Amino acid sequence: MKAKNKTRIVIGMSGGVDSSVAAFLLKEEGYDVIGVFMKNWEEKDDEGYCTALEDFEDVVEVSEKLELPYELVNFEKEYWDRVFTYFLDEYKRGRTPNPDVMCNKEIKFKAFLEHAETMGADFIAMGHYAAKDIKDGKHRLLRAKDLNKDQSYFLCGLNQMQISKAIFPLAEVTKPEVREIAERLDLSTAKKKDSTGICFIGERDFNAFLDRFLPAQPGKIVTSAGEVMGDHEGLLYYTIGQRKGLGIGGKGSGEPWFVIGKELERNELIVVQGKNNPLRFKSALEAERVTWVADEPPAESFTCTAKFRYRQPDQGVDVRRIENDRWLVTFHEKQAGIAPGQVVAFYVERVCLGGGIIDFAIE
RNA sequence: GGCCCUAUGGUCAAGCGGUUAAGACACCGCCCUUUCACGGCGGUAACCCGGGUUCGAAUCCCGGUAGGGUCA
Repeated sequence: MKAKNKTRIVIGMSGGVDSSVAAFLLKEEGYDVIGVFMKNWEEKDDEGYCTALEDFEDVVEVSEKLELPYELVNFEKEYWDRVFTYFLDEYKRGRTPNPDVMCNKEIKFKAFLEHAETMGADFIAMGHYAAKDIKDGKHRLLRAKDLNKDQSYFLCGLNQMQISKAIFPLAEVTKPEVREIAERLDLSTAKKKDSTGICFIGERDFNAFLDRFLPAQPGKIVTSAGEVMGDHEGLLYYTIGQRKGLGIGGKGSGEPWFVIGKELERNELIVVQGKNNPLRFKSALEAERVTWVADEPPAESFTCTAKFRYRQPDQGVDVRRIENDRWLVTFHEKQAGIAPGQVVAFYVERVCLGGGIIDFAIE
């Protein structure tokens, strides 16, 4: 039963500290809170444990301690159809997708949101480190106060409707504070290690994981000058900017080697030597499927900052629309490691404006 | 075939009678991290073989083996 005058918030609980504490904070504020655990991936991890079940057990424990009703929903099909299929398709094209950005867009803030609404939710919440506010009638996505943990990058694909339905309980709380609160409450998740790896899938031997879904085509590793340096196991196992795993050592100047490109037709991995090798650095990129949190761009052309990967410092850029949702992003300083398929997120100070998918880098 | 070089960890490469036998790259581990990466820290790992010389040899000498160069 929903109390008439109480705002109902359905919170996605992963079984980690962050969402545990987020749920607590909402409860403290007097909301009508319901915890929902999403099971979106049916599989055991590399060691053979079904981590999803273990996580759910933590959700049960925490929910009971906080006296919250809880339930489990299953979006395996939605996850597979809307996230994992995209993920595999991108890899097939030789690109490096970011499944978690898609997951937020399609699962957490769509399938889950819709489900929550059938439960009578006024808002949904999650343990994301992000924030929001409303300015001039528009909902804005902001970086979390804890800039070290800020996850707004992963949310840059959300729109007005989605943000308007979201609440970020950890907006002004730092990670150390979250740990403290969890310990004070003696939550079972208090000392649980932060989860990494693809959301809902977890940490894996990534190449072995991909190998289960996509065929690998071994080929040559070649320098930008065409010199054969070695063999690769399959282009999809590598990403632009990568250094480790090439197995090339001791050659040339003795400096490390980096991936700067893929020659799909010839199945060649292009590498270059030296951290400061000019061939690593690009001056612009073209992004596709760009969306704006405000549902519309700030202008047809403007200056802001951007990130090309999670946790990389903001870079000054000039952004200009090419057509529809395709934008040209010109870097104030040349950038290395621009990988097609990865997400570019735009910011103005604390505000995350939106983002898109890197289609290609420009010399 | 003659002559001349070279021979150290996975690779490149210091060393030039007494060293815990550098370093780099690779590899492995840890940290970082809701993507893939980058990055930080640490670790494993070597004197081609056989004789000498010497108190003592990766270092000097001889032979062998292997690779490279060169000469009719």
